[in-house]
Amino acid sequence: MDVDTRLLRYFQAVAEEGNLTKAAARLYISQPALTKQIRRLEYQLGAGLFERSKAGMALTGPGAALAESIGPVLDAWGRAERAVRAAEAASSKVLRVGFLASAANEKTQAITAAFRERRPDWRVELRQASWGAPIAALASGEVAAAFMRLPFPDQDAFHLLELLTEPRCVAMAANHPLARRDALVFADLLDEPFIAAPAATGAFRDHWIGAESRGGHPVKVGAVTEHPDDWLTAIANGDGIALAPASAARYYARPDIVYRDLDGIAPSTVALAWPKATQPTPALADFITTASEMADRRLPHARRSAVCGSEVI
Amino acid sequence: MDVDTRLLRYFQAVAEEGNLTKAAARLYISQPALTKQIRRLEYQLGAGLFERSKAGMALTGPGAALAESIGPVLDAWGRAERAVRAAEAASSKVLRVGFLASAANEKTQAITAAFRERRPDWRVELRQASWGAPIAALASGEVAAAFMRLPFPDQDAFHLLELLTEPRCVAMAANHPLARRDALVFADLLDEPFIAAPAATGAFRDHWIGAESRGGHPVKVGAVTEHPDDWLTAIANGDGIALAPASAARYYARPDIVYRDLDGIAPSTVALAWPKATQPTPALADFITTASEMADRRLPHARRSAVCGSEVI
DNA sequence: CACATCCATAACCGGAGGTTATCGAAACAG
DNA sequence: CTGTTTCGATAACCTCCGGTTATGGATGTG
Repeated sequence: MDVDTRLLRYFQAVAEEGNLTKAAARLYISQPALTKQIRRLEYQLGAGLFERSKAGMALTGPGAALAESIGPVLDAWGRAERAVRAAEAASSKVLRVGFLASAANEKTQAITAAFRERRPDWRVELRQASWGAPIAALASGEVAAAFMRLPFPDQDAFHLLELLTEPRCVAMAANHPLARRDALVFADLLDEPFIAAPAATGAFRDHWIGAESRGGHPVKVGAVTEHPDDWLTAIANGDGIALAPASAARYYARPDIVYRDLDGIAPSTVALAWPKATQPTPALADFITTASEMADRRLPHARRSAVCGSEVI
Repeated sequence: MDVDTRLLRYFQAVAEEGNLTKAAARLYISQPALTKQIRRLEYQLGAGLFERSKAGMALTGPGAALAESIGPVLDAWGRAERAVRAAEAASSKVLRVGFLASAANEKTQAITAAFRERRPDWRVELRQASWGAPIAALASGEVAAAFMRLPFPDQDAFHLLELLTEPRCVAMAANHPLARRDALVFADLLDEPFIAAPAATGAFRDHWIGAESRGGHPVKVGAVTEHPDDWLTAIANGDGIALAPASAARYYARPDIVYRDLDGIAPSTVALAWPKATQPTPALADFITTASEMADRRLPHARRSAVCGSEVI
């Protein structure tokens, strides 16, 4: 019998959530669609996979058997996909590098330039992505490596090379009351609504709402955004404020948004990430070496107070 | 990215055949459909998988990478499918046993009866299949075991328990000229057209056109059939003659078909087959034990001349 | 030069996979 | 006891995917 890996992912989601509705939400499809797919899978396999009840969906014997053996299938396909993409990149001499919207900056420039010098016959392709996407692109081998802000979900599955660390500041609408002050401490922001990343991004989202510095103080979420564009718009719109790396003040300067120095919050680190699952290709290895030569050895604390204020723009 | 295992099988077929048209034929789909699918796969993976030429399709670098890593994916899914089917069978206490059309007979009866006695709470489900299908059903775990005639394709992937061996005779239309003779030798049939199994059944097909006793003499194929019904119809219709196990004279007796003893051809063996890939379940193990207790120890050569003639019916 | 072979393209059709809207049954809060 | 919420199932609908047949264009081959 044939299956689509999509169907397997669907099943896995339902098995893990124990609940059709939640699983459907996680998969970004409607609940009826998922109902139909799961029933079809059951029909095709000739086995009841779930015990339906008001409480949700519980695995049956055959269901548990499938849940156990599904991992290897998806893993095998993941490896196959990465192998193809790596072979393709090698034969066309392209190194594809993803970057999380806000993680690219002067370092990226410098690294790619140095790599070009080392491998003149190769091309570097930079691919921007939304907050959540780079991990997917990394996992599927669509990009060989990615510039990421730490932490990010499923981080343990990747090798990390830390490149730079910079303080975080706060971004807000130009007409925000707090904008009148030159420097703030994080405690000032505890009750402000924040512009957040989607819940699916887990630790990444938490980091950028300052969860680790709130001491349990709940966060008000003013809006959820996927891309830098929406993010900037939401801030300018006054939907809420947001933490941002200091360099954002330069890279995302807008008249209706101001950036203010912030104390009482940990800095942000940019790292180059690449999958542990497969051996790096020679070209990627070169890129990593190049990157490690350009990495900061120590945090640039000295520049701290100068980078973030609006006067820098 | 998601794929259907069907697409992977398609790719595999093309890679092995090196030729779209042949691969399409082997997959029982039209050539344009296959063209479309392969192109789609290439598009989705963002890589050229084949080098097209007049001579056919040759694998590129990425194509070779995919070809290598596809096996594990299909294997993993095969294991998953078998695991589910086995769990389902266990929880509903059903032992599903396939049988190649002509391989069922008194032995089958006796074995299932004895098994029922050993496991009264279990049910045995017998599933008849066309010449080629039982292997597929076995491989996918749709049936836990199958009664087969040896040889059959991919036989090495299965454990075999030989149950009985019986001479082969010849079946032909009642009005066939050779039907007037009581006993024949295979050499008499060399120029007769034969009713054959599909080419895909490989060694099985060869065995039943007597390839091993022809000494290179080419075979005329009068018709190709999938099921016993078509087979009988084709014989009665005079499209050709066919080799048949002696017991066919009893199990497939019809007024318009006669069976004649045949010399100069090897006998046929019925065996119980089950996959090597997975550990037999306890119930299957019991079934195998039961079967081995009922297996013939020696060929029943003594009965040879009595079983085949039409007078037995 | 005619022909066979092999892949690509075009036009068409049914069904699979998704959507929104709605329902019925249980669990739960007041 | 009742109103509300939270499950999954069902219905009606639309789009596009995966197949079909028919045909074309390029390249070897007798």
